[in-house]
Amino acid sequence: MKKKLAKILEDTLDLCLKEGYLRQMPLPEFVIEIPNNPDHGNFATNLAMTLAKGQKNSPQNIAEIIIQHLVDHDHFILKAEIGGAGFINFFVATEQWYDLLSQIITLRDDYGRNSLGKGEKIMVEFVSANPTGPLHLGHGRGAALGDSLCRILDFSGYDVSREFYINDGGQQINILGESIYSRWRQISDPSYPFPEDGYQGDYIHELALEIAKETKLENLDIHDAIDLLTELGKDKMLNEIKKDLANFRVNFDLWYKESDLYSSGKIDRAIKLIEKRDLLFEKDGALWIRTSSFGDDKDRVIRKKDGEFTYFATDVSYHFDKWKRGFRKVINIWGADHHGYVNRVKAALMAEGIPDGWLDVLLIQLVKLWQGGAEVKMSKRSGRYVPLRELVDDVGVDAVRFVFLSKDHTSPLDFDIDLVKRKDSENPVYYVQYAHARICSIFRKAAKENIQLPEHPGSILQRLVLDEEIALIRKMAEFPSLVKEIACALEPHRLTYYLTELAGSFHRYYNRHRVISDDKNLSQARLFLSLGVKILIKNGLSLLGVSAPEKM
RNA sequence: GCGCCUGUAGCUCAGCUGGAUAGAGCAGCGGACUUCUAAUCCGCAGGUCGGGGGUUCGAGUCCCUCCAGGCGCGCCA
Repeated sequence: MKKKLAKILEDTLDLCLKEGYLRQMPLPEFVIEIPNNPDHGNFATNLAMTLAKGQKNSPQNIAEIIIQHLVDHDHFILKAEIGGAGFINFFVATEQWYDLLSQIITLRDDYGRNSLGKGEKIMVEFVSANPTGPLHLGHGRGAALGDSLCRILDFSGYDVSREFYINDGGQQINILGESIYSRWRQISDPSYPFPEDGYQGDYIHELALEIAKETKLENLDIHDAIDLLTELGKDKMLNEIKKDLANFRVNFDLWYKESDLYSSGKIDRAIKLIEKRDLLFEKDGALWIRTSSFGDDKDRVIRKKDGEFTYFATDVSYHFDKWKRGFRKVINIWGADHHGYVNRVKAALMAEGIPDGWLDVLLIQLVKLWQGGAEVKMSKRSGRYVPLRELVDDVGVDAVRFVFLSKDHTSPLDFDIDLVKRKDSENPVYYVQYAHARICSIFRKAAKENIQLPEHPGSILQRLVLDEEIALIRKMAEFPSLVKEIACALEPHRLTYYLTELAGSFHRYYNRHRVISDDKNLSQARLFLSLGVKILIKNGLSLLGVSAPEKM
């Protein structure tokens, strides 16, 4: 609908310039927005204000001229008024709202779908947790954000890939093996030493017990035992992670192993390319990449004195591989503690000749945990943290996802376990889901009373005359442009607020008016209205990966 | 010391990328179920948008500066 209005305004400007109602000037940018205050119409534009300077005339006079010459062949606009500061407020003809509701009912699950992405290949890499321990809440926040983003990008016409990068090499993995080994030895000898930087969590002990049951460790010498435990532990941890994510409704298209980068020679290839571009140098026996030429604070080591590649080297070649695979855009979701790393990876990619802006890194801020009114300090070292699985088992996938997604990822999230564990109105997800369940209940009642709906609403909708009814349709009309904005800005949290508002409007309406009454046509009209809300809530929740229950 | 993020109602957070009188939920107080689901609704109260400058028709939003909190500044991964 915004588009229609934009067209009308453009045509009007053309006319005014051609006929000399306005002086010639470069056309300024203007916006069409949906005012908060219903008195200000369905749409408003700042057009007259932006023209004022160039026209050497007051916004009010210009607005007057525009309103008088509106090019509106379809009678889209019911009325146009001049607002306080020079805004032009438009009231849309009621028929337009009925048409929109009909459209929603025809399109169903596809209402709001758009072609912003034009089928471009885009990748979102997220979670990418080390297979050295179970997923915790921070991973959960990343999983919810990444997955929801993928759903929205897919809905917006992108060809989306979800990818999980497995850090299955390096020191941390060896420590995992050593930790398990030590716990296994401690079964028979409690005084056996535990590695200083070993993983403390109980799961290590459980892994040791499990593996000991399946495998004869006694026959192996210490090195072989640790090697074996490293392999088995890593695989088992990864399986746990996969299980947790599937349970959280997150499924990846590709699980990419760091170790494959070595075996496939991709690291060498990526480094050669940088060398060709003359951006490598040796110093102190190590190999460096000149990232400082591309906005990094300093140059970075890519191969250590001992001949081993750094983690940075594998990451650079991994991203180079993403580029080679033809993704037009890549989004990474990282914990905020990695922010120091962003610039150097971007710089290295530019050193590979990849354009600036190809990689977008979203940093998720910390999840702070509260329980019993006090902060629960988390640390990997002490093994004290709340596993994602525990929370999901307690309150369900829907509530956890919704809470994670209801805040902008740039702000730290305070997560009160007591609060979210309560399965009452405290939890905003129920508010939205309840609206959906309520509407389903209305339809059950309608079926019982044998009220049937024609396939297309047609003129029945003209029975919707209440302000609240039109306001509900207006709210539904916002959805498509909201989806686009979210896809551009990568901000799914806005959807949770939209859904809460929509549900709220419906709850209020429901409490004040009966959908089903003796008046058959009115009942049908209101059932169509409710159907529209139901479609919107279901579509919106599915973009968040949250279910829309028929009963609660 | 340098860099990134944050600071909005008692608490947790929105604020549509610069627009009109800054909004929700929770907590507090007072109301609404013989009705399609009360996990709901209605009303009251609650604010120097961290402080100070600047940019312009117009700033919670952009710039500068200061203050406070979080995170990061490895030839670790």
